[in-house]
Amino acid sequence: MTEKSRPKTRKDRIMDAALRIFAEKGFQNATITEISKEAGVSDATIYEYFGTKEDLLFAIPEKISNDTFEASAKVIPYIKGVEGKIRAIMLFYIELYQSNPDYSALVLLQLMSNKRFRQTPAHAAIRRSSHALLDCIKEGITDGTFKKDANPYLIRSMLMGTIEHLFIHWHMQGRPKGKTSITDLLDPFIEIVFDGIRAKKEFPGTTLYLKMEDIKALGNLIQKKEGGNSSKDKNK
Amino acid sequence: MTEKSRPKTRKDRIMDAALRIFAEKGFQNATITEISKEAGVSDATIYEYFGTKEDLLFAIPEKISNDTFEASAKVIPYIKGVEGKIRAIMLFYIELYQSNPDYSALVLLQLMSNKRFRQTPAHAAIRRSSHALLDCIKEGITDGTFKKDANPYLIRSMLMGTIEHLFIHWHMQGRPKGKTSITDLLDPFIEIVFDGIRAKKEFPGTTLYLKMEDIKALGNLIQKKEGGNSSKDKNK
DNA sequence: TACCTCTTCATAGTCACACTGTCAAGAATT
DNA sequence: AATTCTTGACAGTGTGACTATGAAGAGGTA
Repeated sequence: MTEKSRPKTRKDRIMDAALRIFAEKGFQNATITEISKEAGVSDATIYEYFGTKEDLLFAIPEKISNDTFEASAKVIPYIKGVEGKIRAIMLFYIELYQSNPDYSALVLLQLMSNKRFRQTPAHAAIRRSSHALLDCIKEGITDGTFKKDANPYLIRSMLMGTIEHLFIHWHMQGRPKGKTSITDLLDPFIEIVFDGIRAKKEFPGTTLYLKMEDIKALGNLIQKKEGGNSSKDKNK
Repeated sequence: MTEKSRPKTRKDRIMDAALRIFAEKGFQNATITEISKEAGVSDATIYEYFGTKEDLLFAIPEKISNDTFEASAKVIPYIKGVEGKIRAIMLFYIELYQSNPDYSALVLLQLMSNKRFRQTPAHAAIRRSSHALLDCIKEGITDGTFKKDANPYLIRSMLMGTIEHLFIHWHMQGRPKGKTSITDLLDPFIEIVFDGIRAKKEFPGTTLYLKMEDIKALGNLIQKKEGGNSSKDKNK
């Protein structure tokens, strides 16, 4: 994050080419020769950077997963109220999926079901995000925002499963009719979930309508504040 | 369905073996030789029944998908009220996933993301089920059970996405703690969704607590009634 | 310029596995 | 006994992941 837009190394070019080709044709139907041609290097060069074709596949989502997790981990503690936090995490997810459709298709369709992928650093980042969401939900149950008997695992699956299902379907068979983006559905979606699990029905949720722009602005603010300080303490 | 438990043909044995091995090692890591050994036939015999290794993979879910769709299509029209219908469809899904974990893992993790699979009869059956659910939701919006401004695609993704997410997670990393089955989560889950989209809040849903046993009993009842009649007219 | 060393890449392989062709052995039919 | 039909063993072929080798270029020392 410190060095912005450094020149693309050969390694970067290979990963960019691989992402494009894997997303288009699927891992199995893509050949190394194809990728090496697209990247402008030879087959053997790829094997200097990546041990196997699968290692190349696994390397692709690592940076973007880590960056997203770090960005969200930096901002979330500054948001008050679990509803706001949960909403912010969902916004990060959606933003990630919408602005990197190739990455998302790769991760959701080809990597999540791969046993070996589950032992890579990229998957660890994804797990941390998922765990952060679960923690927020549990916090909401503890602090009385949500019903005492709500099942946090179920809630998490509702939140993530729905978004993933929407994304996968839209990715594979086009979005239905007049809809423009998943973001448009977020408000009614979250409202249904929160309505169903809120302890006090009349409570509207103070930060419910936080938008991605707000979160980005918050991120910049935090960045600046830390730039002035010694860069290590940011615990709440 | 007429001939019950006919002796296993070689073709059946090959598909059984393939299901086991594909589910265990994944499509790519399974070899034809392995499957032929498990099925007690030679490699070439497999190619007498299936054009390619992928054709074999696609053939596996066909029967079970069709059977499930037909069973649900037969029962649903007899259930009054969209909430009961939707609940029944969800019960069929869950029943399908829980009693055929190998099939489900194969379909959810390896087939749904395959472009060519989307042109097979098995996928057509899956699409019909999904469409039937969507129709129920739309009916609920039209007849005033659900809010006028509810988005039927969102609701469908909530219903199916959540269940699939739960199943995939439990399949891959074990179910959390004291939970026994997805069925246990169905009541609170459906309650949250319906609570969030019902037009009249006090309306409890007459058939809300229908169980899988009830549906099976209903199926048998219909079976018998039809057995007495000419077997071709059952339009509502 | 001549000589050495080190990095980077292209060529020409090897190997595993999906898939095919051939033919013999057995079962069923006549 | 003669004939088709079905099945499987075996020996291929072709593709594509992966590797071993050596050439081309960059940098250093006389």
